[in-house]
Amino acid sequence: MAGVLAIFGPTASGKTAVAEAVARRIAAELVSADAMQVYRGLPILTNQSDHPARLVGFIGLDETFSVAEYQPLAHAAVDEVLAGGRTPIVVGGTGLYLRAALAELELPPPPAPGARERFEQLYDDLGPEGAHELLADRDPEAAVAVHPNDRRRIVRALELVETGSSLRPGEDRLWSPETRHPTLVVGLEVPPDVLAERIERRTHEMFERGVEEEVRRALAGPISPTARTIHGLQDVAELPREQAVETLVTRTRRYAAYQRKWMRRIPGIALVDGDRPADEVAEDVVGRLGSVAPAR
RNA sequence: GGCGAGGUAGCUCAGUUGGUAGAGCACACGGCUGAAAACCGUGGUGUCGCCGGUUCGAUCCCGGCCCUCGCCA
Repeated sequence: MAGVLAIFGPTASGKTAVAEAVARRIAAELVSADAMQVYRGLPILTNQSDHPARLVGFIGLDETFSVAEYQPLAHAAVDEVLAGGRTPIVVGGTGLYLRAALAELELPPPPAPGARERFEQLYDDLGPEGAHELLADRDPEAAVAVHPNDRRRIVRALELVETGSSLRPGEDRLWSPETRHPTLVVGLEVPPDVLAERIERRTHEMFERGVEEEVRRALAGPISPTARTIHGLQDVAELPREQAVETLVTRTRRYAAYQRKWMRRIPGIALVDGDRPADEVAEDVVGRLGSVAPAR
């Protein structure tokens, strides 16, 4: 079939291992859907695999990045793999990026130069309620969808009004089952306690593999606001080792819970038992691949 | 053994001049459309160390005991 395989799951659920095992069975290439693995310079901290995958480690830590930039790159990568007669395996834990890779999200335009700063200032001057009222006046639909305290989205919504767009476009493709190609989306389910144990082990391994040195080198240069949110970047640099491990484990466990939420909501996702050897899961997935109907 | 400080939510701690208690973090649930490992919303989950006394009523006051930390022996 000329389709796409997508593998989603919480961090440490074994997504990458399964994807690699599938790639050993069929002609395939991996395309990453991970907002942090796009960065070069922190392979240990961001859990990058040695296995080649597209859209991994290709931008500097000083650069900002976003879904809007990711989407066309992901589409191009998927289409290229398909054109080469192979199956693209879109694998990653960033739900928004996964949907962007598979579907045609209508991502609104960027803010006009200076607009962000201007509206952030306005938000701070008017206060949450005042800013929300202003938005309600200019774009009632958007105002209904955004809470006054959500500074980031109020500001964004006000920017969009000014460019003649809206935070609430008519079509909701994020949560629709629509995809650009016939796609099998697989979600790896792993019991929380098993996941917690793996996260703990993996975090300790990061330190054995030298994250501290990696982070030190990374922080020697400029870090963009988006790269700055990589889990553990500050912790590893500032905290004593034992405490850094502890907070990083907690953060990662929290993130896994958040991804579990996403997993339940991704349209058309087929949940499979991920608490098995990667090869076994891969067999399962390859079996399902044969019988994919165009997802529409 | 003596002196001092302390035992309140999973953790760190606040508090009640006596009317059964609340912050941060954690946790749970929900939202999200150029930042998504981000951002926002909702929820208190508790033998207030144990036993007894005083009191209409004790987590708070009194007595005893247990435990932790520090200092002195």
